[in-house]
Amino acid sequence: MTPTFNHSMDMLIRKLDSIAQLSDEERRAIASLPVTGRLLGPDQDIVHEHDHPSQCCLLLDGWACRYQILSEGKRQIFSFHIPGDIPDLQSLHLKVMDHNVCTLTQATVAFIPHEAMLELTAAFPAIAATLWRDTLVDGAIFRQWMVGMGRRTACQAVAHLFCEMYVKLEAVGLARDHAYYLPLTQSELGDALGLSNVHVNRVLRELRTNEWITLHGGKLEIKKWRELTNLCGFDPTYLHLERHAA
Amino acid sequence: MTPTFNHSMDMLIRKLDSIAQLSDEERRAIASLPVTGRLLGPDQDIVHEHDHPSQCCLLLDGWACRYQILSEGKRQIFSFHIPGDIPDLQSLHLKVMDHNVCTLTQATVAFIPHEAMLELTAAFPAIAATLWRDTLVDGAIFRQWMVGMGRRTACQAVAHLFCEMYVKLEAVGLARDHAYYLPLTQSELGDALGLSNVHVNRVLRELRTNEWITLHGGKLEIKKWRELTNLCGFDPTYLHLERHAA
DNA sequence: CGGCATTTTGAGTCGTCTCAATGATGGTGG
DNA sequence: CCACCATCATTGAGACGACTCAAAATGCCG
Repeated sequence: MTPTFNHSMDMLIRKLDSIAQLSDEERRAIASLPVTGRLLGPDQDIVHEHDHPSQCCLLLDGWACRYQILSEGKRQIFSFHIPGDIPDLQSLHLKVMDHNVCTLTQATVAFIPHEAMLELTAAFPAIAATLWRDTLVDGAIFRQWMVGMGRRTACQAVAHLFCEMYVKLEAVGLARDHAYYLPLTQSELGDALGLSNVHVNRVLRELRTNEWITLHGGKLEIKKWRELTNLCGFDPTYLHLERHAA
Repeated sequence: MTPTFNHSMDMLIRKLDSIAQLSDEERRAIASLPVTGRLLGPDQDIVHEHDHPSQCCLLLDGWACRYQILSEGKRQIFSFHIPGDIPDLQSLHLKVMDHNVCTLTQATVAFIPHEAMLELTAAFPAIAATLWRDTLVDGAIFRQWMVGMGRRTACQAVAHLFCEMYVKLEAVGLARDHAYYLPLTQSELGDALGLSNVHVNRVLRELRTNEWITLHGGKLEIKKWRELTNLCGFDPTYLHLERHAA
């Protein structure tokens, strides 16, 4: 509720702007949502499987992910989230969590009561449609990850993920010049792509020796965007971005 | 618009009933949607990638799937659909198709104009929420398929799919006693699970020799439900079904 | 009955995995 | 300030799961 956090709803507005058109009135309504902010350390669970959340969490700063642990102890990561995302928006209409949400880095999150979200969507059908749309894009991204795990080589899958994250970050103004900070360990990449950490390491070496990318100290640079997108068949249509003048 | 097709909106109502509670008024509103029915042969595309659809397609009879073809000619199937499903419901809010929808068997589909759907959702927020919810369950299923491809053995992945389809069919009254008609070729199963048709064949043999299942002439019987769900870690929570008395 | 799609089997290969050890890196406390 | 520890990245070796290619068997529909 502090000015800091209300100001930070800008991040959400910027995100929604990237996938749909908002009116000034709608922006104001979003900006005045009651939020509770919190600073979290890395690797902290925000929502657990089997929970019945009564609020959504808006990521303001840092990275988060959704995941599930299998009985054999294996982990599958379903998605990576960046500022502006609401990783558990689905909990607005699905009562039980079927997976976990956790931070990957230190992160600032704003919690928004479901009640407030429901009032907002009832009062502004266009916002409801935009949020619905956001969950649909979410699904589209899942489908592309399925392609990666099912039908792409390990190298293509990694490359595709790197392209996807760049486009997502660039859309909310958090990356440019085909470079960004990628705060993921090789194990996390592996758990997202269905690979072992060892194999991710070898794939990264390949991407580096071919000089498609550089990656050190968490900073990823895509040196040959066109070649890389070509290699992995990256087509950003599925992200359904709509460019609006900022 | 024929009585036949309006009567067939029962299928949609039954489906929505399986994931949420509807009032009588809402049921009537759904039943009076203007629809155009069509009988299609097997393996016919209903919607194409890059299309800008102006209607949704409700599956009344038969099976359908969503898929994408990669540049190298490989195919990834994203989902299987059964009567009551609206495979391209997302086109209501995402203008461009990022994948294809096609029939797997002979099928009856009803086309509903987006305009009518949007009027319905505007007039009945509860229906809007239910449809939104349906697309969220869709996403939850994608996530489980990701687990299958990323972190389950081939055998577990096949078993998990068989359990999932049983629960979905059972929920709309199209299967019982752990048996159903599965109109899929081994190649189609493979393209859905990220496996080769040859390997699917070997996995099926394993499932058969262990007497978990029988499968001949398209009829699948799960002989040991408990053992099979145990083998693949099947937990139907992610389908978010709500049992309502029929 | 023929013809075509599908299933089944075999054999050999390749991608990715696991286990294990070694190098870097970064943060912490004495 | 540095030694220490934990985490992460990197490399090697061997094993295994799944793939490809190819051929034979089966089933199905007209």
